[in-house]
Amino acid sequence: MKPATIRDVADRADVSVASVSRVLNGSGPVTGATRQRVLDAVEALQYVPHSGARSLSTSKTNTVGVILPDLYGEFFSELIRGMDVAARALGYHLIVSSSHDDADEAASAIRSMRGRVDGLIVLSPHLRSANLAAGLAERMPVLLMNGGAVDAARPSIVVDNHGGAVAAVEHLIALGRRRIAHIAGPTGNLEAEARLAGYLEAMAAAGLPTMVVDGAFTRDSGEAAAAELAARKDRPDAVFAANDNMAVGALLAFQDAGLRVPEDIAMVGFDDIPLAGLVRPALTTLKIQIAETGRKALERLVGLIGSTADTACEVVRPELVVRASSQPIPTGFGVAGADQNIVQTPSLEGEKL
Amino acid sequence: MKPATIRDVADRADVSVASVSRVLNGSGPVTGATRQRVLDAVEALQYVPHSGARSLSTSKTNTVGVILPDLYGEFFSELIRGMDVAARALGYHLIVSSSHDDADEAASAIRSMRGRVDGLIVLSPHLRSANLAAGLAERMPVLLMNGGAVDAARPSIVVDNHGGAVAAVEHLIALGRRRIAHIAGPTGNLEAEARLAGYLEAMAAAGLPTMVVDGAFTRDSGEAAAAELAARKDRPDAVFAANDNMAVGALLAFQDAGLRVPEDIAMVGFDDIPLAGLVRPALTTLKIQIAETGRKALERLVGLIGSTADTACEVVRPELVVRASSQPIPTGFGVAGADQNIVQTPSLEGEKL
DNA sequence: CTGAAAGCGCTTACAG
DNA sequence: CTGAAAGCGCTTACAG
Repeated sequence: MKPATIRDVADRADVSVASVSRVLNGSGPVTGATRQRVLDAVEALQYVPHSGARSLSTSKTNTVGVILPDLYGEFFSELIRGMDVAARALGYHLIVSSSHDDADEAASAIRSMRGRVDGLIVLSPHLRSANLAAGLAERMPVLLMNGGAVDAARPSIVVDNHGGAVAAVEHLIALGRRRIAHIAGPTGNLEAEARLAGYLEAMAAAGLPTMVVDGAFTRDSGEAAAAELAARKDRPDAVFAANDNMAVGALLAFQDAGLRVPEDIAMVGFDDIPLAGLVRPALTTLKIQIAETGRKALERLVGLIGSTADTACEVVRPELVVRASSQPIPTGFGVAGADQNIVQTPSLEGEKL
Repeated sequence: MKPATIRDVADRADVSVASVSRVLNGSGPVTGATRQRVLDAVEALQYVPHSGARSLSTSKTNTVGVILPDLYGEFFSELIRGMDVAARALGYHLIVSSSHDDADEAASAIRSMRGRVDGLIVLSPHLRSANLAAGLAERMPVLLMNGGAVDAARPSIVVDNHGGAVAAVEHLIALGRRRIAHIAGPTGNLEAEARLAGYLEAMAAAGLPTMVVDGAFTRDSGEAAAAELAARKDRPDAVFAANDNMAVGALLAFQDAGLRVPEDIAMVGFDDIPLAGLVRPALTTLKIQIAETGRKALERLVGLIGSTADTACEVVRPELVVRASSQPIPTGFGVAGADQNIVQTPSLEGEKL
C-alpha cells in the first residue's frame, strides 16, 4: 500500500541505507555485487525515491517557481513553454503560480515557495512585487522579468518597451498616418506604462496630437477601446495597441463596425503572439521572441542557482514586423473631422507584403 | 544569510519549536502571551516555514502534478489555466511536466513526481502511459485525461471524441457537402483515433466515400494537409479536422491557395480553442469547455486526495458550434471531378449566423 | 567497500 | 498550556 522507502530496499538487499543511496546516486564506491542486490530490491519493490526527502537533505529541489500575474494569455503560455523546454533539458521542474491580481497575493505566493523551489522567476508586473522579490533575493536566486525600469542592481530581463513603442509610432507616421491613437495597458503595469510613455514621446516629437484610451491587456478591453475610438468624430487613422491581444480585439471590432483595416485604420500591436500572424489582415507588431526569451530566462536562473555574480540586466529589443494591418494611407482618401498637422505624401508603398 | 528555521524562532521567542509550530498552524492550545512572542520573533527574523520539511512530516505537499504531452498549444494552455484557478482556490500548487514525446519519458516524469505531489493528472495521450499511471495509482491518486476509451475502473474524464466526430460529419452532410475529407491527428493518440473512427463511421453510415489525410495536431500539419487536399482532382468540398489547430492551419492555407471558405470548402474543427472564434471566417467546431474542464479535473483530483471511492469516468460531450466556416453549399455551384453519391438539396440555410 | 549516526526543518502524539 | 523526543525519507561525512 504505502510506497517503499529506502529502508525497505536496504532490508531486502541486506545492506545499509547508505549503500542503497550510493548506488542510486552513483556516489561513493560500491561492489558490483551489492550494486546488483540493491538494484534487484529496487526493482522488486518498485522503489522510487521520495524527492521531498531528498530535497530536505540536499537542500536542492531541482524545481524553479514562476510567479505569474493574473492574466494568462498567449504571451505567458509561450513564455512558459520556452521555460519548460529549458527546464526539462536541465533536469528541472517548473512550478507555476498565477492569478495574482494584487501585490499582496503575489507576496504570499512568493513566500509559499520557500522549501519548494531553488529559485524564482518573477513576472508579476506590480510595482511592489519587485520590492518583494528583492527582499527575498537575499535568500534565494530571483530573476526579475516584471518589466519596467532597467535595474542593474539585480539579475533581470526587461523588454525595451519604450523603444518598441517609439518604433511603432514612427512606423505609422512613415506610412502617412497622423491621427494615431494608443490603446493603453492597465495602469500600474510597468510594461504598459513604458509603452505609453514611448507613444507619447514619439507623438510629441512629431508634433502630433495624442489620443489615448484605456485598456487592460485583454481582448475584451481592446474591443471596447475600438468601439470608443470608432465613435469619435476625429476618428483615428491608425491605432497602436499596447499588446497584440488588445490589437486583435480592436481589429475585429473595427471590422465588425464596417471599417477597413488597414485602409481606414492601420493597426500595430506588441509582442508578436502566434495569433498575430493568424488574423486577417495579419497584424503588424513588435516582435519579442517569447518562447526564446523564456528559455533564456530559465537558463539564467539555473545559472544563478549554481553560482552567483550575475546581476546583469539583459534588454530584449523588440523588432518591428510589418504585416498587412499597417499599410500606407491610400492617396486621395479623405476623412472628415481630421486635424492633421502635416500633410505629407506617403513615402513607403507597402514595405513588405 | 541562510533563512531562519523554526529553531531560530523558538530560541528568539524563548519557547520550544513545538509551540512555534502550534501558533503557526493554529493547532493545539497556546497562551496569548506566547503566541505574541512567537509572532514577534517570526516578524523579526522574517521567518517563512520550509514547505519541503513540512511536507515530509505531514506527507502532504499541497501540490498536484500535471503530466502533459509534448505539444503545447492553446488547448493545453486553456486547460492549465482552468486547473490553476481551481488550484489556487483550494490552496494547491501546480507543477507541470510537459514535452513527453514518448511513453518512456512520460514514465520517468511520473516517477520523478513522487514526494513532490499529492496527486497526478495525466494528459499524455500515449497508450502505455495509461498503464503507467495505473501502476502508480496504487500509491497516489491519479486522474486520467489521456483520452481514449471509457474506463470505468479508475477516475477519469474523457471527451466523447467519437460522438463529436459523428456530429461534425452529420453537420457537413446536412449542409449538402458530400466529398468530406478528414485531417487526422497523430497515430497512437487516443483522442485522434476516436475522432477518426467517428468520421469513418459517420461517412460509412451515409454511404459516402472517405478521404483521410494524416496530420499531427499542429498548425503546420494542417497546412500541409490542406495543400495535399487542394491539389487532388477530387478536391473535397468540406474538411473536418481532428482539432482546431489543424483546422486553422488548413483554413489559412486554403485561402492562400485562392480557395474560398466556406463556399468552396467548408471547415469544421474540434476543441473550440479561443483562436477558433478569431479567424475569419470564424471556425465551426466541437466545443469543449476547456478551462472549465480543467477546473473540474483539478477539483476531482483534490477530492481523490482527500478521500477515495471515486472511480467514475466522466464524459465530456462536445457541442457543435456553427460559425461562418461551414455553410450550405451554394446552389448550382458545380465542381469538376466530383463523384457525389447523392444529390440532395441543402435543407438547412445557415443554421446560425 | 560498507555501516552507524547525525542532520535536513518541520509536526505530533505523549508526558507533564 | 508547554516541552522533549521521535519520526517523516533521504544524504553524507566519519569510522572502520
